[in-house]
This record gives sequence, C-alpha cells and structure tokens, in this order.
Amino acid sequence: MNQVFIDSRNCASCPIRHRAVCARCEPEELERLDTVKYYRHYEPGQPIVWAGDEMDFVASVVTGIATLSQTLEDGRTQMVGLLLPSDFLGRPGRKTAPYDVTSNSHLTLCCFRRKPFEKLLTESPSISQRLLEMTLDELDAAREWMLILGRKTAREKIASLLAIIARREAALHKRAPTNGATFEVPLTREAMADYLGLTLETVSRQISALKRAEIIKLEGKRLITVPDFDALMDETGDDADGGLPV
Amino acid sequence: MNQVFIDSRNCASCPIRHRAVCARCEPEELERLDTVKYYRHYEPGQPIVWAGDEMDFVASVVTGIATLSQTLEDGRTQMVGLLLPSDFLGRPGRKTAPYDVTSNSHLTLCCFRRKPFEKLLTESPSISQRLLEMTLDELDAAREWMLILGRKTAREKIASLLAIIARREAALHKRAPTNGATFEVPLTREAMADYLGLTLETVSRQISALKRAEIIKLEGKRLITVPDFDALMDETGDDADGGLPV
DNA sequence: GAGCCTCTTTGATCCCGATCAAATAGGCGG
DNA sequence: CCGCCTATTTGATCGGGATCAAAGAGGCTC
Repeated sequence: MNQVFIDSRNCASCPIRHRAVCARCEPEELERLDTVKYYRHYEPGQPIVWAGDEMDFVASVVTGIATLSQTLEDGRTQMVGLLLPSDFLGRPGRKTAPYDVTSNSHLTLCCFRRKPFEKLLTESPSISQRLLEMTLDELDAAREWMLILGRKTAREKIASLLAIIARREAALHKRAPTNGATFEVPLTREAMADYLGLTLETVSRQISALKRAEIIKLEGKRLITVPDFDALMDETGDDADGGLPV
Repeated sequence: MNQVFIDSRNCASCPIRHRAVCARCEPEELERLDTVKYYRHYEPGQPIVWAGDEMDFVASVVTGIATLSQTLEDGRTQMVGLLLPSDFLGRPGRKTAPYDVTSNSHLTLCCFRRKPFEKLLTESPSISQRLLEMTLDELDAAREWMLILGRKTAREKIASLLAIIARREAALHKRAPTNGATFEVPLTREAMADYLGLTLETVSRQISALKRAEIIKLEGKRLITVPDFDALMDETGDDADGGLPV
C-alpha cells in the first residue's frame, strides 16, 4: 500500500515535482501557486466528480490512480482517461466536468482553485507551456488508445495495456522496461475491461491465455512479471517502426 | 467541389481566420506569422507525410479534409484524427510525424516553418493560448471518439459519425443543427470504416438500415438529409445529459 | 456512347468476443 | 477458524460484425 507522507507546504519534496504541471515553475511562481492550493484524499472507488457537476478546482495527481469515464444511456461505460501520478485533472476555462472522475486507489490530489489558477495561467508561461506539452502528450496517448479500441483483438489489447503500464512504471524510475521486471497492475479486471472496450470475462480469459503462453507470469491477481519484453511487444500487433518513441 | 480562391497575402480575408491557431493574433503578430508561412495544395488521396518522416512545418487546414491514421503490422488501419478547416496539423517541439497524414479532398494548408513558429509560440501568448485551447478541444473529441470505438454498436457508430459531421457543418455556419438540413459526408465508405473501427461492408449495411428506417435520406452516395435531428441523436446511444456542450 | 475503372451495395457464412451461468479464491471482521 | 463478500476464473452458448464473394452504379477516358 506504500503510503507516502507528503509535506504539503514544501513543493521541493513533492514526488511529482519534476513531471507535473508545475515542473518548470520558479520558486516565486510556486509561492503564488501555494496560495491557491490544497490537498485532498480519496478512498478506492470513491467518486471525485460526476459528469455535469460543477468543478471549482483543477488538480495534479500526487499519488494513486484516478480514471475518467463516460457512460451511454443503457449503462455501458468506457474509460477515456487514466490519471497516474503527475497527470493533470480538469480543464482551465471550463466549469462543468464532461466525464465521471473516480478514484481507483488511495489517491492524493494537489488541487488548485480554478479561478486563480486560470489567472496564473495567463501570466505564467512556464505553467501554460508545460500544460500545453502535457495536453499534447495526452492527445498522443488518446490516439494510441483509439488504435487499440478500434482495431486490436482482445489478446492484442491486453498485451498493449500491460506494455503501457510497464512502460509508464519504468518511466517513473527513469529507465527503459527491462526483462524480468515485476510490476503491479493498478486496475481491477473490470477497470481493465472498461479501458479496453471488452468484458471482464474476456479480460480474464486473455490474461490466462498469455500466462499459458508464458508471455507473462502472475503472482496473485495483480503482480505481473514479463520475462521477455520483446515477446510481449510481439503480442501487441504494433508495427515495429513508426511508433511513438515515448 | 466549391473551389475557394485564397489571397495568401491577406489574412483578413482568410476563411478560417476566426477559428484557427491565429484567431487571437494582433495585426502585428499576423505580420510576423506571415514571414514564415506559405500555402500548399494537395490532391484527394495524396499523402502529406508518412509516420516517421521528418516534418519541417506545422499548418492550419484552410480548405478541405485531411486524416491522421495509424497502421498495425499486418495492415489494419485506424483513423485517429480528422482535420477539417481551421484544425491544426503538427506538434511544436517534435520533429518526426507519429502518424500517416493523408489528404482526403482538394486540400489547402497554411504552413508555418516549424522552427520560427516554435519561437513565436514562446513569445506570443495569443498563439500559445489558442493552441492550448484547440488541443484541449481535440482531446475532448478524441475521448468522445474512444467511447464510440470501445462501446458502441455498428448502427450507433454510424449515427454518431453523421451527428458529428452535421454538428461541425452547422458550427461552420455558426448555428445549431436543424431538421431537414442536407450535408455532404466528406468521406468514402472505407474512410468511414477506418474512422469507426468497422469494415466498409458493415458501414454500407448500416447506412442502408438507417435509410430504411427513414432516420436519414440519401441523394447519391455522399449527400445526406436528416429529417429529424433528435431521431438521429436517439440512434447514437448517448446519454441525453452529461454530454459535451460542444 | 462503349468500356473500364473505383466505389458501393447486397448476399452467405464464419468466428471472436458477449452473454449467461456457476465455480473458485482471497480478504476481512467476528 | 468460519462465514460472507467481492474479485476472478472457467464453462457453454449466442450473435453481431468480419470475411468471402459477386453484383450494381457512377464517373472517366477514349
């Protein structure tokens, strides 16, 4: 459960300091941000906002995982965003949330009151430029996700998701994915299904199939070991060249 | 084919002036942009860049339609972006294109040399703020698209695509979609299939089905009339509330 | 206007993933 | 340690969209 204790007064010790929206702020800008910021904690499964709700803050994910999802008339749901530590939540200039936002773990948000944050955005290039960069990255991720949703088979979808998680896990420790590395899948089977546009039964079956094929190893439900990362990549269906360098 | 003649020297007469990345520029900024810009024309079906190619420009779509698409190892392709007039092509700060970009019509781009454009971006808040806003809009569109790809039936996908096109068509003329309005689908059946993660046969069958149900009327292959817009919306599967206000 | 493209429609069949159903495995409070 | 609750796995069957196949329908060149 690796609980992290955070000193909300001290940005220098913040675990996402070098990747979040404030990554390029000068000490003086951090001080201004400090006056409009506050921390919030959420339990696993707890709703953060519902689609249509007014949202009076934007935020950075400090620790834990949150998801954005949309629902059709009859209840079918699709996850449309996966927010990991350092990711940004909310849209400056918009009052109401267009998606349901849910905490998927013990979650800590560093919230900024929306109005003053918007004002800061117009005055601080280091924030607005970082936000643009992060938004462009998210757009790239969304497009990779569209390829997964639109054209990949169930097996390829699972392999792709595991590869994405392994990559981000590795990026957090600033290195490339290594063979034999073990990581935790931070999602239930149902959340994986909502991510991939599958049912949870199909997710379970395909994970079992990849285990049988010895592409992955399982310890418990959540811990996954990838003995040969290239073998996993072969299962994603992706073209070896032309892809995102990530 | 409504050919439009554009005076590339005169931004004031530009048809996308009020929506493009330059929408909030002052005359002085337009002059600076003018020194790094040039027009390019493409034929229907002509490639603009291939994934992995170096791209020495970014651009605004002035007239016509371009698509971004990704391809898997075995040739399956998924469209991941649909660029209509005023949309922005390319990413400041990135040299190589991550997607195949193709012209889907007679297309005119207003290109900016990448390096000087990036410099302008750091100096002109009216450009960088507009670009942030446009990127956030594209991210919203990508997420709506993810819901379509992941959870909708073939019939709902077609209805959603037609609704999106009708909405954008109406937005171009600054009004809401009206009953009985006729518009042109600017895509072949194959391009629609690549957009929606379907085969072209399924696209054709579902269009025929919507025609049979009198949700739409067809004139030729491309001209579509929607007698009752609400009836079309009912076919999209979307929840009536909580949606994007567009 | 004949012939040849390409785009589109329609038909027949197949298969992957959804659906329905039930068993298994942990985790946790008492 | 037991029972309950939730998450997951596994099995049987069904159906929507893919695939394979062939027939229209424009639009173009010659």
